Amino acid sequence: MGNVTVILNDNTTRGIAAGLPAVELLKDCSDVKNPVAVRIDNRLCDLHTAINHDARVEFVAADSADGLDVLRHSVSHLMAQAVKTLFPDVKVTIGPSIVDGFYYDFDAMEPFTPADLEKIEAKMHALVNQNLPIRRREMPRDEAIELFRSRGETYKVEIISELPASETVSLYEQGDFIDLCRGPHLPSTGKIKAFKLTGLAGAYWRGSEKNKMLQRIYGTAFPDKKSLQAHLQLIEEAKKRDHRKLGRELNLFNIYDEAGAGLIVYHPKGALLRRILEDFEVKQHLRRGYQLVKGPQILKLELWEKSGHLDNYRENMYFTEVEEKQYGLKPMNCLAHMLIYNSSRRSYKELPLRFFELGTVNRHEKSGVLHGLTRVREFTQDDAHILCTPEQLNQEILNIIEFITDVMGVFGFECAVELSTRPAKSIGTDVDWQRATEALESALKTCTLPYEVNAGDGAFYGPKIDFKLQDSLKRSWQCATIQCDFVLPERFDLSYIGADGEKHRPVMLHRVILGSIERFIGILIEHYAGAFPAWLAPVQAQIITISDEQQAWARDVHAQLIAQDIRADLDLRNESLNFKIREAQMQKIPYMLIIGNNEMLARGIAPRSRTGENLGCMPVDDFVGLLRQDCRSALQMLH
RNA sequence: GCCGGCGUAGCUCAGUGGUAGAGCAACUGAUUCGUAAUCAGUAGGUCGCGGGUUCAACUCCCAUCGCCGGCUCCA
Repeated sequence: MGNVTVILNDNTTRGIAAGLPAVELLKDCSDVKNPVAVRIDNRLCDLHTAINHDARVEFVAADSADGLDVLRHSVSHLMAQAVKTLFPDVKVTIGPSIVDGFYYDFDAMEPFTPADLEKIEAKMHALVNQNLPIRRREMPRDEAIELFRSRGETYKVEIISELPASETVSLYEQGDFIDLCRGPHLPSTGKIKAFKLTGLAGAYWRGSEKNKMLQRIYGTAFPDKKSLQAHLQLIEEAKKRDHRKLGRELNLFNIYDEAGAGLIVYHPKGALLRRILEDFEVKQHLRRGYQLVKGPQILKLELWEKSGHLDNYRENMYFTEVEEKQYGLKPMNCLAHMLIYNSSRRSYKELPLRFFELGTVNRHEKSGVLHGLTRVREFTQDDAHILCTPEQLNQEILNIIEFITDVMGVFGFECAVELSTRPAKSIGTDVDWQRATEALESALKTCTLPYEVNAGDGAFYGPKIDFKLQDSLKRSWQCATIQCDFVLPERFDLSYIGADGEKHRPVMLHRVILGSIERFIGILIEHYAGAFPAWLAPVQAQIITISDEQQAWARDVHAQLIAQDIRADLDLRNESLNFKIREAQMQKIPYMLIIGNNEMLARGIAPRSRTGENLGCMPVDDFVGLLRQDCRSALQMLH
């Protein structure tokens, strides 16, 4: 064999003998720490891959995105090996790396228990200590099928059988464990330094509820113990921000067994927070040319039939009967808006019409999906339907996108954008779907927002642009959405008279900004860890007296603040100053207004900010100015 | 809906078949305090609900409701 030339990470060039394993080049790449794989001409490969031709050879560090992927994938194999050793009858299926970790799905006669998890983890450590080499093998498809059939691994057989007959597949072998896998993997189990099994769950084979439920084990792995520890720490922090926990602690809301699952009961502070958010929304909508409307909670069945909900959304709806007439409890707000549009003859001069409703909807959600405020059976949408001419469509979509990014900016959220196309269960013609999808896509291109296409994920009546916001813990939530609809205007025979004196069909946009007020509040609680900015906080200032002497002045201050629309609470209890401060602090109230004899005599207050800063004695009006400025600055980008 | 786990005082949690416990909160009293918990006392539970096994069930079994972690679905 001759020589070949390679270019390494640092862009230097080497001449090597062809067939040399990449790992041999490592000594020339001291700048790469802890390599787990190698990229040969952009193909991710095992470290031992032989280099047979001129190539760019880059070593992949364990802490890079690709490196973590390889590492975690190898740990998922390690786990599968441990499981097969402990439970030989278990069948393996698939075990990929995922964001923050990995999982492996098993078909087990007996479900795993938390105690099994400890045993598996211990076995994994033992296998790491054995430092088993991980070897790649390739074989023809049919041979691989035979191999896995002989080992009783029917799921692997199923996967390979779907490949073309001519295909060669790769296997990875460590000790007596063999798995079908594309790779790459670490060179040996001893390279695994830090991992933890984190959870146990059921998961359907191939993600379909028609298939058998498998046992999934979740875990995570990192290049070293320190970063694993840091990650576990982060998860602990996230738990402290859990909106269900904070919701109770801050006395915002509760969910009562007696009332029903997935139904939110707002306590006074939660109801106030919600109203602040809703007032903000109404104001923003009125500024942007929307009109406030309101539809009923129940509408006759025939109307839901006409809209297509009965055929396409029935399993999510509740029904009731009144004087022998059937009614459907609304799961969406569009129907009443259709009626409002049709309430008079419309001229092109009126368009676009933008109907906005804080509409409370009820949807039957399967019991297993309910989750705090983020997945409920009754929620309120900041919903609007825009009816416009086809010519206005593009501009209207652009306006909405701007509206959404403005509002998200107020809360400090970044958004990722997805375009969702026609789903299997849907109504309308191909032409309409194409027009609608193109309208959304062209608007996205105009405003140069980066987006991904999510095929088949649209609403049953039209395609949509989804905005997934990212909270302070980098978790992604679906909130805002824009849906383009040619179908409902058709079904409800909406029309307007154009400049030509002829009847035309308007186009409709469905859209929400916050999405569900409930979900959005849940996200806000976690995003701010319960410490709401002053403009949102249900209690903006807690007045705290030091002793009984100052009660009269404290009441006076309270009255002054309330009169100026400041949300102030009064704490006159006979408790120590420290005690009262601690309590206000734990309630995460933005300002505490301390009143002792000094303040009383000076006819002032001494604000203490939530950050612990003592702002000193000042007149009440100075504080009002300071608080107003605080609120204004949070919202200034909208003015 | 499916898989697994869990339901004990308002909250956080002890309690492995033999008389239901702690801390915080609540209530009462004392204390009147200068920037993150003053002290003492009192009261509070048909152990989620319904069946069953047992001389005896918070504890074991079945069913049901709810919650938690996932899966499927989704604002």
